[in-house]
Amino acid sequence: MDRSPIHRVSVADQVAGILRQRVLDGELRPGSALPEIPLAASLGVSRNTMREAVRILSLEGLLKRNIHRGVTVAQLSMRDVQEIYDLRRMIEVQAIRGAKKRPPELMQQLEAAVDGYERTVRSRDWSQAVNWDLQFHTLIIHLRGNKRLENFYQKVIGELRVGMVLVDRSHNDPGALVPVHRKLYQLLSAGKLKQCADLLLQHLDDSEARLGGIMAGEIDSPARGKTARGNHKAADESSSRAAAL
Amino acid sequence: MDRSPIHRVSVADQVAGILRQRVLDGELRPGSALPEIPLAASLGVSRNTMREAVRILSLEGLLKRNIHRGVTVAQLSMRDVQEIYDLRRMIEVQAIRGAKKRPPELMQQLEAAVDGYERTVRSRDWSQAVNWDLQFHTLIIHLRGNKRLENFYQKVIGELRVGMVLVDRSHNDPGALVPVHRKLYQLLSAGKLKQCADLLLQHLDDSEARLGGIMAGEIDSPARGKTARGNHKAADESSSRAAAL
DNA sequence: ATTGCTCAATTGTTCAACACTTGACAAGCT
DNA sequence: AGCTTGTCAAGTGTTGAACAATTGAGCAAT
Repeated sequence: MDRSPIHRVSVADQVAGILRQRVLDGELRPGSALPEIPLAASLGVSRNTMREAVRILSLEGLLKRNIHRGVTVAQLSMRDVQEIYDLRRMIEVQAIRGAKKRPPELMQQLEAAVDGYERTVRSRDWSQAVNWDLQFHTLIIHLRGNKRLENFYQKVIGELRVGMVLVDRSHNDPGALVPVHRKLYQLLSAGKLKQCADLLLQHLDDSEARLGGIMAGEIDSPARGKTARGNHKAADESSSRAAAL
Repeated sequence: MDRSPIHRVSVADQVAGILRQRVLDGELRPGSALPEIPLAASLGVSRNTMREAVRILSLEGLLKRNIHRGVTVAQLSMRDVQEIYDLRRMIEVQAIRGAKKRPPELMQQLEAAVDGYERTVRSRDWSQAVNWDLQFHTLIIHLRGNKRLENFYQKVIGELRVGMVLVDRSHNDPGALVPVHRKLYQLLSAGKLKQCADLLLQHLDDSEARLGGIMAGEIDSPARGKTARGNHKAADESSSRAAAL
């Protein structure tokens, strides 16, 4: 089934990867339960293997484990969002400020991320646009060249993404952020680190404020014109996962 | 020392805690193997539970998992040390710089950490001195009030500690660092954040340089022969675990 | 010396069983 | 009714045993 170079990956890790994808894609909504027996059966693995996979994701912060009560997809509180943006400000801004060396290859990827972001926004592919958005910010972290920091950042971004699955794209305007990204790239490329860091800080504050507002309003009000509020089973359409982070 | 209201902790977590303690205490040396069957037997738990515990620690970075080859205690390279100190600089200095609010209770604990450090150094209890040292730095992180950051920092410090188990106390002079800690506390307490941050930066550079030197010199230690396994000579000379980090 | 093989040891994975919690529902009480 | 108590099903926590897959090392053959 798997055509990797060498299969040297344990099944548990693969299962964790599948679940991670589902959670990040919003297929599994925050708060929804993951019963291990049916899940294991549906993926064709044993219960122990599923438990290992769940353990991985819960340590990553994507799932929350309640002893004897099962696991659920993590749910972010407003406080969590604040914490995460506090971290993003600290990590990203520091990465910019310390970017005395800017490897050409990395800068190329950054530009590609900006282009990709603009392209997908234009074609209204919001889901992919979010990916490019996050890719841009992730590449900024790479400037520091610290693998542990990159892992941590990925984890934090993952948490943020899980919590934001419920955001409806009609609430915000990802397109407005394209110029910001491009400006960030230009400033960085020109070595104007201070200005770049300042703009980034502002950008993050802006994002946090917007998301905070959305969360406060979205608490339990589909007040907007939800076409048909009828049976919303799981894993519905992709209309509800595109916020600019 | 953690007597929670109710013991509601899974066995796997407890086992992970025991192993973590052993690794951090240097009872299990970097590079040493942890065969799961004997380990599980020695702690009186099943193999599956032991696997869960090992999974936890390997995700924390304390153990390294080689597929089909077992797990070993993580071993730090020089590059790893550089990464870790890069992170410490970034995290600790930022915590100081942003410490506009300094809760009295926290400052009290910081002072206690300095005092404890001095006291244990005086009584040549090097192992405990390292604990106070790390406690001091950990409390600095608390200034930021970000739980995710605290967890990450703990993890990083844990890694550092594992790698430094082999350092012999004769190589350095923990006592010399007492005044530095006290000065840091005083500057912080007086709100002289900039000076405090600068001193901290210098302190960390100093620590890294010293540890780097030790590692470089310690590399060609008498390479012991093959694996005389089945016999864990645990908890041997405690003289080899006291470096000021 | 190199190659190929066997073989023991260890890990990866599965399965089945049991103990323990939890939540819900029904029975019994004031 | 309102409340407690008992029972029960469902799900998780843990165990123990089994088998498959992989590795490393010793040994035979070239």
